[in-house]
Amino acid sequence: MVAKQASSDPTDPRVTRSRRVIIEAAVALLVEGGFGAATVEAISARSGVAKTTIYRHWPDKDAVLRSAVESIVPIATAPDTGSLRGDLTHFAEDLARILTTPPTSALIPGLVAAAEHDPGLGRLLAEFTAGRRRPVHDAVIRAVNRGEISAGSNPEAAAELLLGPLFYRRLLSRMPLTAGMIEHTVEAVEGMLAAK
Amino acid sequence: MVAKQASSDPTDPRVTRSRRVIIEAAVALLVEGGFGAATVEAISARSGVAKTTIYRHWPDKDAVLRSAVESIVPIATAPDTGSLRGDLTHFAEDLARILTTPPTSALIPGLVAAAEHDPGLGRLLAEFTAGRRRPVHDAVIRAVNRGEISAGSNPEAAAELLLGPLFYRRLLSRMPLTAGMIEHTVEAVEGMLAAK
DNA sequence: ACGCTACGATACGGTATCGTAGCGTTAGCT
DNA sequence: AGCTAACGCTACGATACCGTATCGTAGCGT
Repeated sequence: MVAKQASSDPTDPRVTRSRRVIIEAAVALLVEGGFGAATVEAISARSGVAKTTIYRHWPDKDAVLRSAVESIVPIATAPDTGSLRGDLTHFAEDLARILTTPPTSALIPGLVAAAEHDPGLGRLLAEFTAGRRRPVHDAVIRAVNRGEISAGSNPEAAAELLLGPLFYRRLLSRMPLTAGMIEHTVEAVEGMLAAK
Repeated sequence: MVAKQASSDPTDPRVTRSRRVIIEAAVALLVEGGFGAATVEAISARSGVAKTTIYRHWPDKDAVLRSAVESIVPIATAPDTGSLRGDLTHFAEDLARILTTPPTSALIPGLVAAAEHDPGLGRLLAEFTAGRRRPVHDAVIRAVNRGEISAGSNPEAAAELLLGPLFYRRLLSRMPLTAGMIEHTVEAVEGMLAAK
């Protein structure tokens, strides 16, 4: 029930502009200094929008940050390359790029920690990770249907085996995500699926 | 050069007791509420030690938190079970237990995020992860020496393939670390090593 | 028993941040 | 052109911390 009112038309360009620059500033601050640096006053200073106006559009600081995080959740691309290896390599490279390119790259560690105590951010993280696993899942199903691998394959295990090491490098060991490392990981996943 | 002074004997039981209860309180707060909840005043209230005394033993808050984190870094156990599968399973189960048991379990997400902007904690995290990879590395070397797998095996890749999915479950997908999942992962690592 | 040292309690000064109020100004809409 | 809603500015009140100073007390070792 979208009640359309005569005078409060929700397309006032001032409103859309304010929201946009506020979120842009919040994302930039999150990227540069993490959740600790993204204060309302810093967002105000950076965006040029008065603090008062920020509170006119969001009830509190956390709501602003949730909007900022939502605004940059990347969508997984999922082309059917025709082969299992091609599909897996594509997803791995896609994820590697996301994990090493701002803004997502810089936001992941803070998001993982914040999700621990904030249910709203926890849901966002869950959506993000599920969205990353599904294409791998689908690629395995396609490979089964093509007869490339046996029907007993475990798509979920394949997704974990492929994505886990990539996240591990970004979050834990902090080593670079090289093309060779991606290739090795893809081969290992293929091997696991073929062994079934 | 341990200069032993006559009067300032470093074994005053009051000192050791204060340091102990302060760190215990800091760890408890970190576990329950993350880095944001571990304030000096909260540590003081929880431990019953005056804030003044905390600053008598550490120069600032971050130093206290670093000590707290250091105090609970678990040491990897590394028995030689005689077979590659046995070794890998042992490490995976060991890590799974650490990732699901406080205090380490609750601290990992915050540590990952804090390490991003704090070099000191970054070093601690690097030590922790390196300490986790090394036993896997060694197990692969032993298997090569036994002739169980070929000499061309890549120990680093094996470690990432084994540890990555476990951390992935704890930090990203938040699914339980089951025995079956561990078994699948170990088998996949074995398969990767055997394929070489 | 006595001196030294650690400790506790309290009170600060300083800073940062959140969220709100009041009021004048600007810009979109009709 | 004029009305209205959005905005900017400034100033707050309220907390929450950090880190320090002061001074009296209590426990440890000799």
